[in-house]
Amino acid sequence: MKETIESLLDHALDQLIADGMIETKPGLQVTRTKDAAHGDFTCNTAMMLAKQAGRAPREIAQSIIDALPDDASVEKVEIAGPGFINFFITQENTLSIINDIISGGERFGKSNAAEGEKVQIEFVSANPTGPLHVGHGRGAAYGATLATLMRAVGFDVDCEYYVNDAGRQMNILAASVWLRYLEVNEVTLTFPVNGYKGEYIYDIANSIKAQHGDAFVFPADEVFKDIHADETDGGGSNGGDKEKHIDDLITRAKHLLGTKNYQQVFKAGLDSILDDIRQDLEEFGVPYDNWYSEQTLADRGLIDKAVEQLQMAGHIEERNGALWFISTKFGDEKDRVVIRDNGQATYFASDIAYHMDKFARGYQRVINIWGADHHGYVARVKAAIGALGEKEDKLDILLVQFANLYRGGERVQMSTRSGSFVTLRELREEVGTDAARFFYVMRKCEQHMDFDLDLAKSQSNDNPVYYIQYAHARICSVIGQLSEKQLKHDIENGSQNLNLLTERHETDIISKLDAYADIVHKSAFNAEPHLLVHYLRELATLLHSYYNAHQFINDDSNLHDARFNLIIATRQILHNGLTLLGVSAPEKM
RNA sequence: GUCUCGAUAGCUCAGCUGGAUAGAGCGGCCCCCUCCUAAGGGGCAGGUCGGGGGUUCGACUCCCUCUCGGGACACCA
Repeated sequence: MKETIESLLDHALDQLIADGMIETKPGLQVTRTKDAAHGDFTCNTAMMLAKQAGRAPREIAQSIIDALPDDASVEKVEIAGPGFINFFITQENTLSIINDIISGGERFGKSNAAEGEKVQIEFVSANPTGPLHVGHGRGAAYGATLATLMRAVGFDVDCEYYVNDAGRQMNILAASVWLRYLEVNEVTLTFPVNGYKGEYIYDIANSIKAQHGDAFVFPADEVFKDIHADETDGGGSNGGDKEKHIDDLITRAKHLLGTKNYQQVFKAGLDSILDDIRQDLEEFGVPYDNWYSEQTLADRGLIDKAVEQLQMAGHIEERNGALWFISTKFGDEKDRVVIRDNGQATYFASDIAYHMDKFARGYQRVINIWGADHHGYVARVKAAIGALGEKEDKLDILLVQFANLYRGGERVQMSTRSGSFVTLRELREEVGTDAARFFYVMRKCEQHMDFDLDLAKSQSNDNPVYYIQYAHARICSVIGQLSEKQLKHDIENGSQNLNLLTERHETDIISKLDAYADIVHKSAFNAEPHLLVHYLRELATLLHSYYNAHQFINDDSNLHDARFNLIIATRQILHNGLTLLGVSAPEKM
């Protein structure tokens, strides 16, 4: 309908140009009105033209209206306020949305607006050093919802998890597992400050013991001989360096265990945690198309290749024995090391290789969803993309702000290493997947979010997701009443009598239903799932209000059938919308 | 210090590329189940949209500036 009005206006403006009244057309802004007294759609073009035409806005508005072609769906057009042109749509045309929704079913609201553009969304990608915590949950929910929304408007979306299975953190994990394994085998030791301390490390250690017995056991004095002191050693401020301490332990582990056995421990840790993460995400309704291993980048020589490619393009310089990418040429604030003086590639180098490979795989658009703490990383990655000859705007980096957790009014501190955190799994088990998914996407992603655990965990009606689900269940219940009371609903007769839906509650719902497809489109293209959340909340409010004000089951069979058509359409939209959010639409509550 | 996100009702937040009297939820107060699920509905109270400039017919929205918060600024991963 909006398109129709835009095209009518476009014709009218062409006419005004032909008449010499104006010279250029401004961008058309046709919007849905907030107030029914202003009609169904409004346009501010006359006011925007006032200056160039040198005439009063209302006068221009009249000229535009005079030039508008006739259209059967437009009931009347009015000038209002300072010069708004308000369009009133015929009732027949407005009501057709109900039939459209019923016949469209689950497909209603979907489109092919994006024409199958190939997109990759990479999200979560947490280091596999421990279970996902509630902070990761936001990225997971947001990424999965965005993927679903984008698919709904015709993008060809792949979801990817980048597995950081190489590097120092993973070695720290391996060392942590090994040390816990020693403890499990009755070796007494002081666990390093910098090690991973979560309970799950013991689980992994125990499974290694079950499989390999004491094959990897060494006495404590052999393990800790000549190792740098840990931070807490020596007491007080005379402690050692916790970084050197853990690095020494890693070296010692590799030495004592030998490459093969060390790899076994390493792999046991990685596999166990990665399996856990996979399962966790799957249960959260967050499916991935691809799990991309960082290690394979090095194995396939892609890191060297990326550095080489930058070198050939003249973007690499050697300084103090290290290789630097001159990222300042591409808008970064300082240059970045890609190969350290010890010959090791930096994490950034593998990131460059990774992004190079993303484009090599044919994605027309790449979306990275990162935690806000990676903000400083955006400029350098974009610089690398530019240096490799790709268009920087093909890469969108969306920063998801942290969710601050509150429990009993107190801010909860999270740390993977100290082991004191709330896992995503715990959250899911306590509040349910529906509430968790919904909560996470309620706010736009760049907004800080206060996640009140007590509130989310409470099964009370404070949880907004129930409100929307309840609207859906209520409609289902009413429909269930039909068979219980031996009543019928004739859809065909209902659609003949939609003009009986004249109550304010009814017209409000109808115009809200009419806005659904727009909301889906906007949510997807702007990457703002919260728009859909708010929409569904508003629709549910209208439904509940309608329910309290009017009886759907009615003695007047024409009105009865028409009302059932309306609530069936409403149920369909609630169902479709909740599904896009990854939230269930229960028939009973 | 630089970059970045934010500041809207007591609290948590919407406000669509500037548009007509700024909206929800929670909390507070008052009403509504002999009636399709009260996990609901109706009403009242509550706002200098952080401060100050500017652009515009018109600013919560755009620009500048200041104040106050979150976060980021490694040859770490």
